[in-house]
Amino acid sequence: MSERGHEAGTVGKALNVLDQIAAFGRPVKFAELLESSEYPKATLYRLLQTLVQQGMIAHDATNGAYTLGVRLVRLAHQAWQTSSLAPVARPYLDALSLEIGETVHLAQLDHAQVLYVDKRNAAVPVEMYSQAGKVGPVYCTGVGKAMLAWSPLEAQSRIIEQQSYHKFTDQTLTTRRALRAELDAICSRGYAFDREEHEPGIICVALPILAQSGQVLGGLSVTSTTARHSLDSLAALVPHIKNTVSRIAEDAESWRFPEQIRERA
Amino acid sequence: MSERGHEAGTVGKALNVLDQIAAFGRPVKFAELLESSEYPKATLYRLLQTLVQQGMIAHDATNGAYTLGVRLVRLAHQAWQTSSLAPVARPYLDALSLEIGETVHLAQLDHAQVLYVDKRNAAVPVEMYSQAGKVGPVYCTGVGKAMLAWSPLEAQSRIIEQQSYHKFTDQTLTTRRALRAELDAICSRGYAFDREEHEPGIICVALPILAQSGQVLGGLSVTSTTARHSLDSLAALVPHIKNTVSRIAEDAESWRFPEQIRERA
DNA sequence: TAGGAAAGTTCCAAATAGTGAAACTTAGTT
DNA sequence: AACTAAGTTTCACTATTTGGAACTTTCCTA
Repeated sequence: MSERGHEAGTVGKALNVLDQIAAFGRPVKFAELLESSEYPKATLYRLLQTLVQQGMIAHDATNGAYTLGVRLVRLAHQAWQTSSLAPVARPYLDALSLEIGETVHLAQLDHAQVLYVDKRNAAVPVEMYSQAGKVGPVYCTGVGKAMLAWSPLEAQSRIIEQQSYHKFTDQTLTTRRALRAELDAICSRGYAFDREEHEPGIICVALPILAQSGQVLGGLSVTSTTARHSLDSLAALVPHIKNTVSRIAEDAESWRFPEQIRERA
Repeated sequence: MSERGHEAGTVGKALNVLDQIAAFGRPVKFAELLESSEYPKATLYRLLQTLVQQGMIAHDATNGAYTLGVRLVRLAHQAWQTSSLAPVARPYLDALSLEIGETVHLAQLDHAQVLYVDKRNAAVPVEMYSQAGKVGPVYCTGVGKAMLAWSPLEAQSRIIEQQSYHKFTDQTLTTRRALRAELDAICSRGYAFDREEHEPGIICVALPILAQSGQVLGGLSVTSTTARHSLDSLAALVPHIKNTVSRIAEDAESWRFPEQIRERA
């Protein structure tokens, strides 16, 4: 059934096991993993041993449960700092959030999903699904649609195919056709809305973060509630957001290689 | 020089390469990695290929640079949620930070280092691991010393041996002997201070988070400046912190296995 | 508390995946 | 065009991984 990770290689298998443990979202015993694993007992056992030895997972001796290890948290901190827009965008997010006073999200595309890499809460916070490191759907979030709309056609088609089109709310777009039309509209408008498509009462306006070359680096959204804003009043913020977005893009490009590093042996 | 990761195994090697890329903290080219790598060209090349294929690192085609990938960020979010105290401690940190109005740190031991897993700033609350994920020294931080003081003797000795004892400030303890004496004092006092040992002007008071069994789960500290607090005025907060700490410990233990999961095939 | 079943661990010959020196291709100089 | 360095592929050799089965431990049940 599962089509992912069918490539051979010990490393791939070990990482699959990591994913599997992550998917449980709680400490798991060997037997539970074995049941949902495609690997035979001895193999799984050795993979787990290796991962424990490497510090990628921890094994609680008292109850025999495996959990993701701290080495992962450390690695990810570096990943977040190095390969995400977050560090570059941070001051701009701070400023935008302060001026607008609504929740601001910074996201990037991860395969066919939206990965939130940073967030600023509204002055009056609303409890909602999203945190840095979390993933969300592309087809019914503002940032997702904004990033998708400006993606190269090939990638766009692939991602459109891969969506699940679950109907979260009355407003959720649930067909590829509808999504394609929406993307066209977004392109000509220049920005994307989320019209309560993911959560009732939650709306947002989103813009892509584009490199000079046109490459999609990420997306930025301002989220609010129908109680506080209309789509029009969110649209009024677009010039402001556009300004932020282009400054982030500018910085991101120049920060790629901080200095030319040259050395000779 | 580097003593870590000398165990054989492809998985170990691949993870070493990951660490190596992480250590650069910026996009790295193949040649740079090769130079600082213990593996031959072809081997390193294949390891990188595997990691790229697995989504653990990304390879920018235009400049040939490798960066840590987004799969890592996703995995780490799960790690943070599952295996750290952060999710359990969150409401308590919020409350404590609000009442005390000073910076609060939640930390755990990662080998011989302090890993910060959550933080509340005095003024601006930060959502997630923009700050969490950082590491710090054990021998000159409040949380580090607090956790070390209540660690099993064997682990304690090992960690004491592994410290670097860099003299950050005039107050830094720079000998194992001095650290051992300090740990004794902390044990009998019941909590640890940081007397400007890491940064001038920065002081803190820290308590360990202990399970029923006595096992060290983590540490909690309240940090301030010499301008705003004396050690005595920080010590006055101890009862408050102690209360928070024991409630976190309680919750952490009962949250280990939320429910008994039973199923038969 | 003995008996039994399930969970977890170890073994080892066969199979496979990993290794790395060297050859090769491509990109960047002079 | 000729040269040089960076990056990629090849392939015979080798070490690691594999997984069925046997073993040990743990935990339940009667």
